[in-house]
Parts: sequence; C-alpha cells; structure tokens
Amino acid sequence: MSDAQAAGKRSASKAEGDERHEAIYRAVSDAIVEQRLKPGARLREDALAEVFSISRTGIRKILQRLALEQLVTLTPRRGASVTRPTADEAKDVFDARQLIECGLMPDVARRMSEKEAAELRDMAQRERQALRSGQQSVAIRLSADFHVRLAQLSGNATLAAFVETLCSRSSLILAVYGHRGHLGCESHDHDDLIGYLEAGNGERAKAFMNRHLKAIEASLSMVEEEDSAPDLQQIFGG
Amino acid sequence: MSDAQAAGKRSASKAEGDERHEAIYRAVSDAIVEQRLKPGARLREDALAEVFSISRTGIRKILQRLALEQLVTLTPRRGASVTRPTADEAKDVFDARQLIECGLMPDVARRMSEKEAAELRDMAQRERQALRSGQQSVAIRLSADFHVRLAQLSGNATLAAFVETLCSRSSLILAVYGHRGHLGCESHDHDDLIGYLEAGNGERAKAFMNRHLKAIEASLSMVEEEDSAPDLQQIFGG
DNA sequence: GCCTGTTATATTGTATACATTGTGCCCATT
DNA sequence: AATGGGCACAATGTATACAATATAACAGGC
Repeated sequence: MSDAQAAGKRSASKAEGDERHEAIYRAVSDAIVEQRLKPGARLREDALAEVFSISRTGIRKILQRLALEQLVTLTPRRGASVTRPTADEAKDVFDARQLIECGLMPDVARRMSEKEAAELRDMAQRERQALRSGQQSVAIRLSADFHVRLAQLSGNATLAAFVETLCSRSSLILAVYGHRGHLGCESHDHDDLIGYLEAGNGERAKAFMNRHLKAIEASLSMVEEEDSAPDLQQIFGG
Repeated sequence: MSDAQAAGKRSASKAEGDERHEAIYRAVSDAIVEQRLKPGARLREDALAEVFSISRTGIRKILQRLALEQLVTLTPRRGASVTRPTADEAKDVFDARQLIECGLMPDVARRMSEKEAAELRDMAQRERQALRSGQQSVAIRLSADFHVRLAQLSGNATLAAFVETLCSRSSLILAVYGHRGHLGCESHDHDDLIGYLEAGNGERAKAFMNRHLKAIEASLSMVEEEDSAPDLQQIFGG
C-alpha cells in the first residue's frame, strides 16, 4: 500500500483529499456496522492514523463525525470507543424507526419504479445468500442497506439520511442485545415487503414494516450486562 | 488577543475547554437560528477564531459540527457559509417535521405533567410577548424552542435531537422563503395545542399540529431567488 | 499482604507553522 | 479598449510539536 499511498499523497493535491477522508470514514463506519469492531472497542487516534497513513488531524475529524452519528463515543480525555448503546437508547432507536420507516411506506409504494423494485429484490436475495453461507458481516450490512435504500425511495433525503444513522445504530444494538445467529430481519420478510410495495399497497406495507420492526425489537434480550466488578459503580456512580 | 489567550490557556486547563467549545457552538448556532447571521453569510475561520479567542482548530471542529447539522455549508476550498436551503430541502424538512412531530403528539399527551404544561405555557406567552414587542430574533428562537421542548416531552431523546436540527433548519428556511413580519407559528396556535395536550387528547393534538405545520409551510413563498446576474449559472451550472 | 500515594508513560487537546489552492488584480497583447 | 494570462494575496487543508491529563505500575507504609 505504501506505493499507492505515496503516489496518492503526492497526486492527491486536488480535492481528492476529501474523497480519501470519505473513504476512511466509510471504512471505519462499515467496520462498526458490520460488527468487526465491537461495541466498547477502543479507537486510538495514533493507531488509526498509522493504519490509514494520514495524520491525527484527519482522524479526529472522522471520529467527531462518527461521534455525532452516535457510532462512537468520545470521552473527554479518554479517547474514542465504539458506542455501547444503553437499553433506553435501543428503545428510542427502534421507536424512531417504527415511526419513520412505517410512515414512509405509503410514499415509497407510490413512487417506486420497476427498476428500483428489482434492485431491492436483488439486495434481498444477496442478503439471504450471505445469510445461508454464513457471511454474517455481509448479511448485516445488506440488511441495513435494504432499509436505507427503502427510505431513500421515499424521495425525502433528510429522512433517508436519518434512517441511515438509525440503521447503523441498530446494528450496534443487535451486536449488544441480539442473540447470536439471529440477526434481526427474517430472511423472507424483505421479499414480502417488496411484494406489497410493488402492488402499490402502501398501507399493507406500512403494517408489515411495523410488524417487521417490532419482531426485531422483540428478539432482543434487553439485559444491561454489568461489567466484571461494577456493583459500586451502579450504586453510587453518576 | 495574546493576553486573553495566554490567560485562558492557563486557566482553562481542566475540562472547561469542552464547555467553552459548547458555548461557542451555541453562540454561532443561536446567531444562525435567530437569523442574525443570514443564509449565505460567509464564516471565515480566522475571523471566528479571533472573535472567540481560540485557535482555528477549535473553530473548525465547531464548523464541522454545524455542517453536519446542515446549518452551515462547507465548500471544499472555499470555506464555510450559512446554508441557504433549497426548495427541495425545505419540503423535505417540513415533511419530516409533519411525520415526526405529529407522530409524537400522542406520546406527549400521555406523558406530559402539569409542571411541564406550565413550562410550555410560559414559553408560549414569552413568545407572544416577544412578537408584540418586535423582538423578532427572540420570538423565532422561542418558537423553535417550543417545538423542541415538545418533542423532548415524548421521552424519545433520539427523535427529540432530530427535531431540534429540523427546527433549526426551519429557521433558515423561514429566513429565505418566509415573508417578513410573518414568522411561521401563529401566536395563539401554541396555546391551543397545549390545551389539547393537557386534556390528554393526543389525536386532536396530532391533527392540530398537522394543520399548524401545514400552515407554516403554506405561508412560504417558494421562489428560488436568483442572484443578481445569474442566468448563465442556472443554465449551465452544476 | 493489601492498600495508598507517587511517578512514569501513553494518549488526547491545542496551537502554530507550512503547504496548497482559489480569487482578484494588473499588465501586456491584440 | 477588451480579453487573456500571470502574479500576488488570502484563506483553507494538513501535519507536527508541545502541553495537559488519565492510567498503570511501583514502592512504601500500615
């Protein structure tokens, strides 16, 4: 990589620097969403800076962005770590998803084209495939992407961007509170949903999405696991 | 500046730096929301750094945060300026507010205590007062605060934070597309809404909020005002 | 032998210096 | 006189150096 990096460094005089930052951001974000970086994992600035061959300045920028999206937690003099969502946060996130994603279904049903439906079916199929072949990280990502793409089809970019952050956080929640092997979305659910949307039945899709999200939330085991020796912390801790 | 900076450097050893940053962030954010900084206004890093007596590093951090909330626009080598929302963005923001704020009304009606109702009434009264006495900036802020506080009472911190960004952006939208003198919320609307909520009538409140937001949106004049001599830009510009 | 206080190390926070790039002005040329 | 190129300036992007602080290891005392 050193060659490409050195060459990139020299030739990246233009606005490529931004794209590089974006790429690094996505790399870290993806690693978190795909649960290769697990909640609680520390993200040291030096280490990240070395891995991606940029200075800490750029890394800090990226970490701040991730912190604003609640994917990493920035503790003042302690640095960054992958966020470990609380039970309250988990509830908020799923309530928000229910309100928004369900609310968008009628719009999606009205606007979705055949080409977009095909794209969604492709995503759903690849998700099933990944699930069957045991590629958990890929499946998690495709599942989140499916929900995000759906929101984008509503035509509301603002809400779509918000749904994206909610889905990313959902992945963290599943990592902490989900049962292993069961990663949220049932494999056939997404296909069923596409069917309702293709039929233009927004209300049906809305109701189905509601059940779908409720099912995911219900599959979580909401026990806040205490640290190794935390009794004092829980009794006195602010 | 060197004196104040040196003194600040010594005394701000603790975690006060964070609070200082937060204060500066709020100062800039407030100025934007209250329309003392108008859309399109350039925000030069040097100038801000000098005004607040910190280095550009801290300013950049704050500008990035504001950019993620869509309050300022960061053009790659051109710097920061107060965002001038497009008509599409305006529609998205108000659609989002309708979906979310209305959807939260039942929860608010169920959870709101008498003390919180009194607090809201106080805010609404101060808003009317500010409006009467011609303090437009204060009125704008109080109006946004009212909607945000309402969302907070739903108990969903995630959605409340999102509503906060939507309200801030709404202020920008009103600055660009609103008629002068008419700043969105009718003065008695908020009081009426509190009444429905106090009565525990969530559905009524929901319907009223829907009309309320629709009325605000309808009051906008959605003409994308072209710059002084921009014909070529609009025809060819990306 | 365990607990506490101190010191050393490692990591983040901040500022500043340097490199890069966009913009506007001025001059030369047609 | 107008246009195009070049140059100078100004503002941002990046990296590094320095300062402050939290953690952990270690030593001394109870």
